Amino acid sequence: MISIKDVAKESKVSIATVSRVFNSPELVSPQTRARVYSIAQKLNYIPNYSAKTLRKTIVGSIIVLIPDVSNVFFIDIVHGVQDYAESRGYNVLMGRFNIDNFNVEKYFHLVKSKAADGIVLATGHDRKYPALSVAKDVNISSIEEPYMNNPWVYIDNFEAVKKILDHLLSKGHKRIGFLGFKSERSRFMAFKKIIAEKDLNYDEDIVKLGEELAEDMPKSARTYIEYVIGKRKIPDAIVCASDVLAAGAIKWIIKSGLKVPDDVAVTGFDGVDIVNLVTPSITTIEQPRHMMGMEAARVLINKIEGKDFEEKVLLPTRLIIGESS
Amino acid sequence: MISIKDVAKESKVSIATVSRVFNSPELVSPQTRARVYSIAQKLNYIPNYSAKTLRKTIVGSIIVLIPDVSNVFFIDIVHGVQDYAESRGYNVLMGRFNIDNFNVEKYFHLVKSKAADGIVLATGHDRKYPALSVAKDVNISSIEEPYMNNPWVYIDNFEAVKKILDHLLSKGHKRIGFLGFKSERSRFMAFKKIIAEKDLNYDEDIVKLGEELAEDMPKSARTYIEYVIGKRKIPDAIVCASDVLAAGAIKWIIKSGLKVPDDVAVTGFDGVDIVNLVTPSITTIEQPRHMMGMEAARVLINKIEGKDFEEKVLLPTRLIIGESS
DNA sequence: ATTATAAATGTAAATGTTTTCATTGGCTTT
DNA sequence: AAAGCCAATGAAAACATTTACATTTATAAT
Repeated sequence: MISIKDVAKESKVSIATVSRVFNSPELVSPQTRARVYSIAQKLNYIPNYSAKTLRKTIVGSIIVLIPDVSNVFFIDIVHGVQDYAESRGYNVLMGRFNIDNFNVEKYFHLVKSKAADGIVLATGHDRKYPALSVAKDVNISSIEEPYMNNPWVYIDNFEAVKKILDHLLSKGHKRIGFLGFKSERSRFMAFKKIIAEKDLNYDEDIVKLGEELAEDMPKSARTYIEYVIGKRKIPDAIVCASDVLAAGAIKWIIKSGLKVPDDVAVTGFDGVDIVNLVTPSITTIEQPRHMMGMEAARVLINKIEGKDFEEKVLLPTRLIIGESS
Repeated sequence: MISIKDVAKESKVSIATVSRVFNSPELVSPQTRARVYSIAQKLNYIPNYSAKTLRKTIVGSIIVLIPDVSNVFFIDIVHGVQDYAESRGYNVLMGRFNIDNFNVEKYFHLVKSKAADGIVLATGHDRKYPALSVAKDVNISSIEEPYMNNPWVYIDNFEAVKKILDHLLSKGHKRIGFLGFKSERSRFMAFKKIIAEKDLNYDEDIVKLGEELAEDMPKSARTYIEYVIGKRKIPDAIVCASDVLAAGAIKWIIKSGLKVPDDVAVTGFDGVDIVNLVTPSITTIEQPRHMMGMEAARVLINKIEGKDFEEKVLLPTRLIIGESS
């Protein structure tokens, strides 16, 4: 391993000067700068990361934590985090946590051991995660929900659901059902509230808020569809809390001989690729996932570097009208 | 920041003893061990990662690189890498590279600067990436294709395509088309070879190997379908090189009034979630993505730790028959 | 009781940087 | 020519560990 010492010796300067050549070149004369630089090049010198971070207070890397479900939604967020972090000179470590256990202590320890400077917690669910004592003194930002007084990035679920319902109402739909998981409760609450405000009648039978199993999405959709058809309580539109759920619903509606959107309209939520791969394509709310990641990284790094603290960042959503409504 | 010194002082032992309590507890007497341990606990002592890795030769983290397309395929690989790496005590950093540029130097530098011990290159494409001089002396393992004499993990594309074709032939299909991207050339070669072996006639018009744009999948599928229908050269089965492409093909076949699988059967490749979300569900080849990640991590870590070197690891695939054939 | 052996602990070097403070030498100002 | 200043560089401390080697203490063997 070739170190700063070797470069110093070969260049006939002190190690301090070599260090300066790389970190504050303006402090060293153009001649020595050039000489040291070319010798470093020649020797293939690469500064040791550990030694560097041992000396400095900021390490230069952050962790992004995503739920352990294989969902493109979170990749785009990770990409956003990476793109922004890199622009500020940070590396990104990606970690996963079990959505039920919230087994994140390990990552908090990494920050405490100064292997990283902070954490972006990409929850993407309206869930109150337990406050952990180990999270004290750890720089954190989160997506969708706040975590322990840390800055967060979110979208306005109420407004988004309102966009969907306004769209459906404008198409003349009257009996509107809802299909979602507990983890998407805020979208459900928005749905209920708006239905009440609009004086539409709310029918328990066509509203389902399932359990927490993301794996079960297609099956949940199937259960729901079979239930409402069995009870002959078919809604004329179904608001789904995610695109995957909407895709599942569409699949089972078609299987049972009904037509989408003629018999039943269906809407999704998220705006992932799948909306254009199924037939009919899905009307959905596009979430700015990449930007969510960027912004979460931004508020986190600002916090790490002691810059202007932002409590929360609201990002816009967009209604995309597909063939399913 | 509370360091090993503080624990040593409070415990009235030397820092060496404290270090031993954590790294080789058998070397210290049970009494001191217990005392030091509880004091460390009380003081909330967490060993500094940089100092630790500065002293040791192995850092304890690896990098997994995936192409910058938002594709669940790679997430599962990353998960596999993480699961295995964690079992061996390694952290996992995730990085992305542009599939055309192959802009990975940055990550190789991270390894050279000892911020990580090695790299899993999750290419997932049959592509020869350029040999980089900076990759010398960097521990690497790759998925799908070998990279510069490093160990790699792969599936048998020929055998997989053969499974698909045998299945289609057993269903009586005769005019079989192919739809894929250049990056899936080995599947295409397998297709051609098997078609020749089986004495089926090969029709240029129903075979398309598109350009390198992953984004364009649905559009490519559309172009293909419209072309063969326009030419009245409709195949009775289409082998697609990925599930996403298959989903796109199905969508456009249905749009043009034909039925899947009655008029045209369609098969995919990969076995991602989408195969069960579209109608009809897609017949596909399941790749053991999680295991691919695990194995790639295993051969890499073995190499890092100087254990038994394996040149390559072949993993099995499985034909999953859906409704599309 | 003496010696040998093993177990437990301590001392200090080594890891590769950054950075504070000190020194040198050239240049300007009087 | 003396004094002051600034630019360029160096010496050494500091960062927090691990570990080779040395020392002390306890235990067993003679």
